[in-house]
Amino acid sequence: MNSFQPTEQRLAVTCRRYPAFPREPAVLVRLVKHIYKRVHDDANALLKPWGIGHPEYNILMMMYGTEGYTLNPSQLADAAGEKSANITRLTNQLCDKGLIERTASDEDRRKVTLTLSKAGLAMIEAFLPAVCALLERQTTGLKPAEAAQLERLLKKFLDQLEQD
Amino acid sequence: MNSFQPTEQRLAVTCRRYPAFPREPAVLVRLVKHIYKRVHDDANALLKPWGIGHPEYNILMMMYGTEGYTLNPSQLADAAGEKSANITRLTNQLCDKGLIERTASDEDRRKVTLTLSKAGLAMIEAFLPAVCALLERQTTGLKPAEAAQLERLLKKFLDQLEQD
DNA sequence: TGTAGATAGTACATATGTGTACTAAATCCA
DNA sequence: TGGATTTAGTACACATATGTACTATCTACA
Repeated sequence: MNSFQPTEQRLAVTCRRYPAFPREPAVLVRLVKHIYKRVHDDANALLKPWGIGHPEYNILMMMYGTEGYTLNPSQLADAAGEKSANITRLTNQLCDKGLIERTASDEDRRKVTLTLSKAGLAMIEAFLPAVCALLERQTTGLKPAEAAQLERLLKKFLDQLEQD
Repeated sequence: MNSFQPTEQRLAVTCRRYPAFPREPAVLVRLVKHIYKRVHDDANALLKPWGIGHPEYNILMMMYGTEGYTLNPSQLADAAGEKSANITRLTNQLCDKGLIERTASDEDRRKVTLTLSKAGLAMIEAFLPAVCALLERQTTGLKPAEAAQLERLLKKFLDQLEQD
């Protein structure tokens, strides 16, 4: 018995009341929402001791995963899946905390360059062990083949969502 | 080429820099986030003409999927996957719009009873055709067997997240 | 050149989400 | 009984997310 039961139960009733209602897509969408919230909460709890939240973590990790630890706000928005208005605020916070640095670009003066600072890198390396442990733990229920299959299906799902 | 590329690319670099970083769980978590955001945005856009947002829609649909169109705030929090503090605000909005009604419960006077109003039911039946069309469209990329498999794997994933 | 349009980033208002602390009522049990 | 504990709901402060409008700069091309 899991937390999805009450939701699934109500989708079933909805289908009875409104037969054209497509159960499968609705279930998938709801499951994704439940999983996302749970993952988000877990990450927030784990990161609390470092004084950052999940969105800030995402930004830091996208910079860590970039050659030269440097990218600009719009690339960051794409990579982290945040809207650009959001990036301004989040990167401001990270600047205030001294974890990244913001400089104006020379070649194109509209652009801004964001770079992971020494302190940012140090923090990442400090929390990564705990993050890795959490990620492992979250997927121990899935066999490797299942995880790969899930990845494949989620990508297919996302591709479809991005048609048109 | 899809919107996930920039993210996946950076996870690959992360694995190179920090070999203990578990790629598969990280990819799954990020995919879920991307999909959730996209679904959320689509729903908001579709619902705009009715003057409600995705979270309000979720609440209305959970009530629609309940026998008697009635439940109380904590059941609603479970079903809709919102924290209870949130339910208060959302149901207030829906009350203000006349879509649901709030009454005190008799048997247990701590409880509150929320019921879908006639206007709420009418609105649901007005937007359901468009919602069904959207849901169908979002999953046309998946064959029925794939969708079922995806459902199964997502449930397994969620179950694991809820261990401990 | 120089002017129209596109692009990068941000500021600000507003919407949405969450933690904490509180009130009132029910339940437990000595 | 009656006091301690639990539960339901909410209020409020704060955190996070987004739409819109704006500035500055770059690009295209007449």
